[in-house]
Amino acid sequence: MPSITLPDGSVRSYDAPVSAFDVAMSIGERLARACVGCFINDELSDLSTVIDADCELKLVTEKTREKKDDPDALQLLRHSTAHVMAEAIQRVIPEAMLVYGPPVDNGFYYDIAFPEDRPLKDGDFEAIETEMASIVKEDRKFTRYDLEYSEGLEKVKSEGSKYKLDNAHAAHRAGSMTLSFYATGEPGKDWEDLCRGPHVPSTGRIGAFKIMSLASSYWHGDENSDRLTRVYGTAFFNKKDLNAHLERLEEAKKRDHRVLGKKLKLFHIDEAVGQGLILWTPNGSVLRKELQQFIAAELEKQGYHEVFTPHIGKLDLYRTSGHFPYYAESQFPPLIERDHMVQLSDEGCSCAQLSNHMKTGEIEGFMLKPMNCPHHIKIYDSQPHSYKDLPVRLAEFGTVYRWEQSGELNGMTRVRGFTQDDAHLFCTPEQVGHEVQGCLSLVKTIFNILGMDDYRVRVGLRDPDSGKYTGDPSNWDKAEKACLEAAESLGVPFTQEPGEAAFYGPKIDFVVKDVIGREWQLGTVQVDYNLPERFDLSYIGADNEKHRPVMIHRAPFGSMERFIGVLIEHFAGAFPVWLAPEQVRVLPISEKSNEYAGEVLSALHAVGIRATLDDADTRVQAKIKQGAEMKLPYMLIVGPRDAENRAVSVRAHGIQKDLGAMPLDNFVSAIAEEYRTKGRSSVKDRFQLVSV
RNA sequence: GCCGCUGUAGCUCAGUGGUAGAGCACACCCUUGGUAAGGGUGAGGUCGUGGGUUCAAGUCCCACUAGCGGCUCCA
Repeated sequence: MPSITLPDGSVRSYDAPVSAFDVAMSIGERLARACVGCFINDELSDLSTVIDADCELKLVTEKTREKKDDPDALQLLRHSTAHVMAEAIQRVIPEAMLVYGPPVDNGFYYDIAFPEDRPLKDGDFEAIETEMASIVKEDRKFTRYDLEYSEGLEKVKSEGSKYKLDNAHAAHRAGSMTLSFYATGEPGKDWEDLCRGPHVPSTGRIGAFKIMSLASSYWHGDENSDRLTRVYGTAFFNKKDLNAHLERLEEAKKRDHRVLGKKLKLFHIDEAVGQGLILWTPNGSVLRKELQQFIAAELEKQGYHEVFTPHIGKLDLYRTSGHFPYYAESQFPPLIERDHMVQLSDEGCSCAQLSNHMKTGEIEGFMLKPMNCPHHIKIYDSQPHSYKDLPVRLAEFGTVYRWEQSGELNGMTRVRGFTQDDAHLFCTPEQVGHEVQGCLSLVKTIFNILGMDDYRVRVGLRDPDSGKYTGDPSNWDKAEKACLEAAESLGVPFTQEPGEAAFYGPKIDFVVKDVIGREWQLGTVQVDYNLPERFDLSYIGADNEKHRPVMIHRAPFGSMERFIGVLIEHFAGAFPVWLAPEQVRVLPISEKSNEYAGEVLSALHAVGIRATLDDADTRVQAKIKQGAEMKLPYMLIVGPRDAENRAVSVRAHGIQKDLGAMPLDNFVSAIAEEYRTKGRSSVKDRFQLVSV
């Protein structure tokens, strides 16, 4: 006789075991029909689950009471759709072996092993979707049944899929004494799958679905294991929601920094130059220069000294730092001295021998620098330091080169040559906490100015079970404590992630999402006890003894390339005035107004505004459209009326209507102010007050 | 690096074995205009590269190269 507690605290008692659906029916038929699943004691379950003991029950309906999408309901729906898709795929390609098909953000996927002679092609989508539609139309019930483990295992074995057998073993290892199966319809008659569930009540609940794309994956995520085909799809309760989702994807595509980079002429990647190597066009260069000037000014305030170092360094430098040969895979191959090269070639040295010689140090050469630290360390070490000098803060917009895997390259966000807004701080152990805090506040300042508040902070700590870390455990304790305290003082949520530390020290990373939901690490602050050791760095303490300084690596933007890539998407290409490559465009209505337009342009140039003149022989409507497409902050329409009043008619980005006319001098001073204050005052504000 | 998809004019794309196309951008002409595309004419292509099949290849096959979506990786 179960007593069931509902979310509102009310308790319902039943004489006999009841299903969650029965409970819903006893509350109301309409509710029951809207239900797709339930939580029984906080565990997401089938609506058909029979309840025979006291519990808390929360029903899951298609939409929440506020008519919003219910994430739990969508998860049930999508997992169920994954089953329907798998059945449809096996109808089309019967030899397809299913592996694993979970719901994910925005949809679901199913990893499937296809026979080599019959891979899945995107041309198959239509046929599969047709099969899916018919399964949905049949409105078959998802029917669960549980078998005792050994019995279930026999059943899975008899089906002959090593993948499903593996899933069964995994379930057992996780402590499950039974195996659950779901039939899409009637067990023994209809299609079924080993599955933990839960599912929506029946296939008819799937209102709208679409197979999105094919990708590949590895079994167990192991690149040496079987290659699987991952079929991505999505599903919603109705067509309208699906269409809205597809439209959102289209919108996101328009914000993609690779698309906008081309349209707004911000950067170019050229096959002839090389993969992952960014060519900054004039527009993009303006953007980058503004950011660099901004950050350089902030650094000066914080007592940093700017330095410049070359793009290459001797191999031996990186042997000392430990970066070579341990990270040889992710570096550009070394440059070997000419005479050496000739000699080796005459000796008939093989590539493997050459590589060994370089590792052992028998051959000297240079490396494109994969990071700036060794160079900065050598600057620190070029003279003796007193504890009174510390901290020493060396900053450089340093360009580094890393051999990223070709498949990982992505627009500006994953490249092979990039410029870090790098700095290295050398300080006493006591100063670590304070310095880390200074770094974090700098990052926060920058993010605030740019209005980037949608990021997360990750504190990477040691994995207590791993021995890969170097350095004194007591120093680690201190550094981790300092990082956590610093993160706390930031006043934004952060996560602690054991095992995410670098081998030489803990770190704090800033992670932001791009328009399609991928996360990118931007700024980073890392505490390092290792390199000072390796390079035998020291300072003289108050006790007149040598002491080991601690190093802090920090790059608040991460790299100019990745940061600007993310920034393009953040602003959707509509940059604030201080960053906009073209801040103002002057649009004369006809040739008759060209002369006055020229005056306006000169007035803007005189105060350092990046302004251009569109004196093309087209109508002003066309000029406005073009300017709007370039997402210009301001367009000034000037015609005879404006010339007469020495005014400009203002159009601001994001405001459909024109703002009307404003005296030229007022506009000039207002936009100069908007530029200078990085948007804290704007033409738009001023416009309300002063107009003609 | 691996799997799949894609590569045609500056850009976005159509063209599936038989003379290379459209829109936008560009040039010239007409138009001199008041808030998201005025009209006309023209120029622009070794169809990513290299091989192969074929009487004939942008189209089919192979290799390479680059981009995209994932996987793996990211000091």
